[in-house]
Amino acid sequence: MSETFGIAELAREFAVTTRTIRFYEDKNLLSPVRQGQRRVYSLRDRGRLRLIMRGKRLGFALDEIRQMIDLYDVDPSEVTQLHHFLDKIRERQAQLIAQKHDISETLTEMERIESQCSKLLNEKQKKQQSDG
Amino acid sequence: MSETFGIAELAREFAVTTRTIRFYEDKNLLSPVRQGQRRVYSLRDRGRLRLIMRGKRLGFALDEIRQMIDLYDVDPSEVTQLHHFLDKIRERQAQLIAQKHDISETLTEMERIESQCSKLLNEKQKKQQSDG
DNA sequence: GTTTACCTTTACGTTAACGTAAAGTACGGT
DNA sequence: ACCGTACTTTACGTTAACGTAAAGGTAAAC
Repeated sequence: MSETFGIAELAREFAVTTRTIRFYEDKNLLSPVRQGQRRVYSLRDRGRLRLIMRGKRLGFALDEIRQMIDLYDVDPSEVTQLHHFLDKIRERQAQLIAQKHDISETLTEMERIESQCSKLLNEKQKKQQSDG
Repeated sequence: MSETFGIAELAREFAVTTRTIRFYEDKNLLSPVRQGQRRVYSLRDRGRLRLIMRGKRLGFALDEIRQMIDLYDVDPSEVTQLHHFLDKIRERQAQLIAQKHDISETLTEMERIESQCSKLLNEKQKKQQSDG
């Protein structure tokens, strides 16, 4: 009796529309079971949707996201081109690490701006205090 | 005699088309000087383009990127709503930190896949060796 | 039995971020 | 005077990722 979900349920949980979830199915990112004509999502489907949303937050296209998710789902015992598979993984890893560096840079710069800015705010407040 | 750049020069350096650079000007992300009808880019313009590309790598929309770059260029002596400004910065920071977490998660999972995969590759090669 | 809630498919519409083609300008070299 | 190169504007085309509207099925609730 493993847990299942309706489409609206998932839509609420991940703050997207049902249209979006159906669209992902169209793009072969999800493949829920049917009960009659209705879609029924398993825990595994829900997990995939979580991965999709994470990929989107990182700025990947749905195409790339599918490729990444597929990396998770490959059965290694059936992987004929292990080398090629590993290359793909390492490519993704390199990209993610580069992205992390970009973020660190940006954060450093923003902290500089922030401290400079909050310093000014402090001075302003002190002045108001002495004026009051 | 501070250094300047032509549009094709920048296009080559950042691996984009001139169309793209003009498009960014349309969207008020760049505002180069003109010599006659030609665009001339300063070091500062080039720096902005670098920031734009970084923003794109992080998956931000041009709209958001402009907002972020504008944070860099605000003259703090003229900032009337310092609080609101600080809020915006901190919002961005939070978003970037969340993104960093997403990346770390993904990297962890990929390392698991990678090690599992390269283990299999090792076994395969050992077998080939003993068979040879 | 009909209203309500939740689901379905089909199909055209929209926005962002450019691509691409057309037609013209400016300038150094031969 | 002509060529090639690098630039310009104008404008229509394209792709991804959905939005939105139309028209309908199904099952529990009243």
